[in-house]
Amino acid sequence: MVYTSDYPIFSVTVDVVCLTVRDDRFQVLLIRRGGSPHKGKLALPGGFVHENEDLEAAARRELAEETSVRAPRYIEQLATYGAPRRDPRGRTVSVAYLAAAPDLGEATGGSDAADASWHDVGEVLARPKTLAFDHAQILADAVERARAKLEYFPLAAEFCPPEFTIAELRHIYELVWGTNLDPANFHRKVRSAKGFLDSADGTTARGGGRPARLFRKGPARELHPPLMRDRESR
Amino acid sequence: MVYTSDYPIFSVTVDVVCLTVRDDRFQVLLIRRGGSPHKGKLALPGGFVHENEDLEAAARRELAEETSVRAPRYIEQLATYGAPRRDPRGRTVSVAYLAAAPDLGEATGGSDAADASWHDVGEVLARPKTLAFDHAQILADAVERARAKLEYFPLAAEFCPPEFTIAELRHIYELVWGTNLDPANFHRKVRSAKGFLDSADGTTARGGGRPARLFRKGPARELHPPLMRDRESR
DNA sequence: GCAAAAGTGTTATACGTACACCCATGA
DNA sequence: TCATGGGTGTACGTATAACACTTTTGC
Repeated sequence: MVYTSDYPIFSVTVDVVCLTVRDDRFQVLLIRRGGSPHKGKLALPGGFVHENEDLEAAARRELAEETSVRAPRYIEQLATYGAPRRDPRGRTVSVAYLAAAPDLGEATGGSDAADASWHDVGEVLARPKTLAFDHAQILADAVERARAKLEYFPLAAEFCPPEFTIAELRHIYELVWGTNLDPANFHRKVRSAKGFLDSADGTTARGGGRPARLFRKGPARELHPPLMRDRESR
Repeated sequence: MVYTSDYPIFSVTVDVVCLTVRDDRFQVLLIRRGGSPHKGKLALPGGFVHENEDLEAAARRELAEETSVRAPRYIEQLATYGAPRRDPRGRTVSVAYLAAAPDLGEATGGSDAADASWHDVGEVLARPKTLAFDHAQILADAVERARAKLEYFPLAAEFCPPEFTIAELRHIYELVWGTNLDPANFHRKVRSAKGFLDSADGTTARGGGRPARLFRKGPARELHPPLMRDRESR
């Protein structure tokens, strides 16, 4: 590996924006930094990529090591952040991942005793200075990606338990988009999007009223027709 | 910069998928590799990121150095490729960019005498082994991104000269998507998408028939309503 | 005039929205 | 039987697709 010394040396890290819907709130998993720089600040879970380790594998490993989230249902590459001074310790390029998980209950730190916990996305975005490095920008990009992807990709089901009702799915959309949706029309839309939902047997009555049918995530990789956000209100 | 030696050392490169529509064909800008590895194979223009250089700046610089394309109209980050063995020389992570340019005529090599030329996208995708490294995968991802982005983002105008007719714009869609579109309905759709097109004065008659009005790219950052591909035919 | 391409009109159908209404349960 | 939420029906307005038709040029 002679040639690497002929070129600038980089460290490569991964950071994971792990989103969930918990307790009627759209939340993100953050750790409290124990070391310098930005000691004591909140940050996205993440860390250095190992030699011979794939980028996505590194993202999953770091998430598991630093938090109690062992296997998010969904993870995708978001973008790469490499501004020259983004890390005061040296030239570091970070590959950010977006993960979505169902409600996993209270978070605990991982094996390296990091302090991990869920935070309301809206509150963190409103106070970007509370996050270390450029993590507020990464979080903002991730949230926008998630909001957009709900429209044309069956991402909402990744926030739900394995079996869920259409009302629970609608709740995901409402919380992530910050809007209210007509239950009747939402019902028809998701059921007409081929492959979005598979019927599961049985019903459930969480919270009174007529029991709702249960569904599982279907095989579709995109939603036709898409469920569009209102553009008027933006 | 003591700490970088505590962690695996990476090289970081950028690769640029520069797409255009030229001579009634959807094409990509490739260089012929002059050195090892993959000597003589075709590859995406790209190279190592310099110290203190932003990633997008590096992409623009490498494109300009290796080809005659000095300033693509549009460039965006596509994705990052970092499989452990993607470069036999050592651990390298490549941040890929997607660029779109209007017809720039024949390509010539850049200052470092690389051999740059335009190639039909379909032909290159059909022979993925002709490309070095994992560049066939990067190209495939870029083409899919471009096709998808035509639907909801005013990307097609980036492939046109500063002033263009609606038929020329439609031709971009037809070549990139590989479909035929109804000229009448396309006309109304793009004109009704607020901010997609600004009227320019004057008309042109390239190729007989009634002269067409000229337009410039408008300020819109997204298309409402989107122009959707046919999902039936896929 | 004729061919060719630009651009407009027209109509049937599909789709989205709003909201009324019925259904199935627990209390 | 009432409250609650699940789920369906329906009507109306808007968007889309197909294609006929008019406009404006070159030859």
